[in-house]
Amino acid sequence: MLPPAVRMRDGREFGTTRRRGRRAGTTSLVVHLNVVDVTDLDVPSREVGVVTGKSVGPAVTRNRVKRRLRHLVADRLDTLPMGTRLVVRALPPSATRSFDDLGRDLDRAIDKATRTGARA
RNA sequence: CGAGUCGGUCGGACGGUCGCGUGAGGUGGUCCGCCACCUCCCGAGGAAGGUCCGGACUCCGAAGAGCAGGGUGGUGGGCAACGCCCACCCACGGUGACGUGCGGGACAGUGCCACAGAGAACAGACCGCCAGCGGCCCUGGCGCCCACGGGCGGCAGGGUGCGGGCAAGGCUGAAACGGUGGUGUAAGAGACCACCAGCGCCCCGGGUGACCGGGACGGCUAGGUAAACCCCACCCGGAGCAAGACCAAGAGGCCCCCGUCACGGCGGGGGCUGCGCCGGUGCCCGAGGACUGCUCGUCCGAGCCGGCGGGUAGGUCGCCAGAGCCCACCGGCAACGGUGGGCCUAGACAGAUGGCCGUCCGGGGCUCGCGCCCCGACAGAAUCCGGCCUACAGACCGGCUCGUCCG
RNA sequence: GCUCCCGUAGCCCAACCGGCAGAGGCAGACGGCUUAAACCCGUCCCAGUGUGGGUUCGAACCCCACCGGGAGCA
Repeated sequence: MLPPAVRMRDGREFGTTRRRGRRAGTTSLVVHLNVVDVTDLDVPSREVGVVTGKSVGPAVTRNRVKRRLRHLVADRLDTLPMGTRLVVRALPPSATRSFDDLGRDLDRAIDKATRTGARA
């Protein structure tokens, strides 16, 4: 699971990341990636949040998807630069995706968001 | 053995590895609020679900009275309480075990009962049945008269008319004011009689009671609907953990204390309250408000109403040991209660309880087989309990009933 | 946590207090008008009232339980 320090727990942080961040997605999920200037922060940090809406399914399904996504993001934390603000939003097809498929989707989405961000 | 019925239990197991949450202990750091790391304990359900009831708890005024409103509805018991549970009664269904039932009251009153039908709620009279009366018509036979064409009289039958008697039979309908047989009569009718069904009332016996069994008498018959209004009995104050309590901050307002002063103020401290602007209205003749709809009664009372704008991520507690769970014995048909012993069992707040792998278990598919592959029901705590209802792969245990065969 | 509303034809929506099992419009099909079409006119087609059960002689309507959709309050 995600260690407590990198959990995004502030509603406003979710809002700014989803508004300002680079967006990229697959059929099963969408990521919003925003890298803030490290010098603006008291302590260099990364924050990650996961959003699983009601369209994904009932509570059991939502929880399973959310837990899988948090595990997947935790494994990739080291590849993200300091100052990263990442929101992963699950879409309905994620309910039937396997763990490995979700991992590939996440990699592709993060990769796309990073490349468009670098170009801009 | 087959078919069925009722009740109960479980609802994947074990291990490895990487993680997360609460708590305990330890080490280190610290701005003393806490943070990081290590070890250990514990970490979703029988429905956690729907939110249909009942409570605990908290605040609202101490939790008032009457009305209104809502709920429940056989009897007795259980329970903190209930619309829940148990036992029994009654009705219906089933060969049976058993199941189902909002199961009080229709002589307190009101409403409704379409269509059809003669008639639908103090019954009614269409067809029909019956005798009587009056005239006319038709038919039959009898008597008399005759000019032989017929005419008159009275009788019987039929038709028609009038005022009556009757309600058996017919038809309609979900339902038509008892059923069958007989006596009786002009025809008939509970008008009367026997039996049956049903109603009321009384007596005896049984039961705490709903009610059951038996007997006597009466009047001869009473429609249905209250999940229509209603009546009766009993119960219900409202809101809900975003309840609510404490701590910190808070522009402005009010009050108190101290200092100073040119007596207008200014500065500091403390307490209560809690955003600003505009308009209307009220302030000893009282606006408005509380007791949650109304009235009474009681109380508060200097603000109240409308519009516009602004603000709305603080922390801690509440927050988990409880009408708790398990075992034994005793009482009780049972629900349940009592006594003794043992156990500690989630408390998050962008919200932990997980990801991956292996072995086994169960199910399915392929295969002669070894084996291989796939799948693991319904579903995720949010203040906490007791129920109800709904969803659910499969496995296990027990009671009972019916049928067949064997002994 | 709590409160309320809705569900009728492919779509929008009636049915008054329970009474022939259901009105109308759009859409669709056919015919007429037209050179052809639109408009217009006529005819037809389309429902068993979200699901299951109950009360009643009789239910879209009343009662109960579910299913689905929506709104509001703290």
